[in-house]
Amino acid sequence: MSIEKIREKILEEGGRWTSARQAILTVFFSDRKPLSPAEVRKRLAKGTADLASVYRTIRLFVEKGVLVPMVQTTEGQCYELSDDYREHHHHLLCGKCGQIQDYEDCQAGDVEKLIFKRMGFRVTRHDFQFYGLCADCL
Amino acid sequence: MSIEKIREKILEEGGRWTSARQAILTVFFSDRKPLSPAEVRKRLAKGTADLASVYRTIRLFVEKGVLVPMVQTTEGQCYELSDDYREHHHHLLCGKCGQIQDYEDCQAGDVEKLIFKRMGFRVTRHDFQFYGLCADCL
DNA sequence: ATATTTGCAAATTATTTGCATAATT
DNA sequence: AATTATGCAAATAATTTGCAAATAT
Repeated sequence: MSIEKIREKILEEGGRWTSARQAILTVFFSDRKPLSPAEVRKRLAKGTADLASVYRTIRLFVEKGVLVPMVQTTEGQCYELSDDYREHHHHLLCGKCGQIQDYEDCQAGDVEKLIFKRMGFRVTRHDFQFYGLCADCL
Repeated sequence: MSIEKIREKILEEGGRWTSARQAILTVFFSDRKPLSPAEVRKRLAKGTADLASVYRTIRLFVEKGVLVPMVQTTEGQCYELSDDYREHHHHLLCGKCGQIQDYEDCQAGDVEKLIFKRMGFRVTRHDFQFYGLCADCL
């Protein structure tokens, strides 16, 4: 379980492992899709954490490389687990039903080599969104 | 000049071509990078358009397919011209200096075919971000 | 002349911050 | 016991809306 790894990392760096942090992280591990702070809050049992704490906790996890900001044109800034804590993947966003699926096959390696050769830009991470219509909506 | 095309489209659909719309669109055509509403406003001569009108105008252009929302983790929601009005491209975001470059070579076609074959998802548009270090910052 | 768009102010919504209290080490 | 994190309320920022006045057709 990599929640344990994250806990250790936080502790090593002088942070504390609180029930709020545990609960918020658990939301991201169970509901594996991009979530906004408000959505995270909604998924927590009432009284678990104030919205301000959700914001602070998300910021902490982003700084620690646990979460990454993600786009979702419909509802503000969302976050999800970084590649260090789940399989690398891309997003398929259906323009009709709004559903977001993950797609785990990635051929970006060659493109990244090409980018370095042509532009001198060293890619360390990428983030692909594919928009269209899902199987159900086609 | 495709500003002219856009003007005609707006007029045909019963909209009006105002100096604010012309000015805002011109900003996107001159400064070809993702811009937030506030940044667009800053680039307009004072008195050209109220910030509320910038928001309304951007929304209109997004509905008409002229602009597309773009991510930029640093400063809120940004927009730029859609592929219909400029060359298709991807973004290279330097994590050190913050600069955003365009990269115009795209091999996504094959990947999109694969996505359809495997997932039944029909991709109509994609949006790729590459994060890393630019040539100057390496 | 008519319908649409704008500015301005006010209303919402999203996000951040200060500080006393509570919880973790 | 010392330090860090939390809740709550208040501050700030971002975005939207109503409506009368202005502008485009």
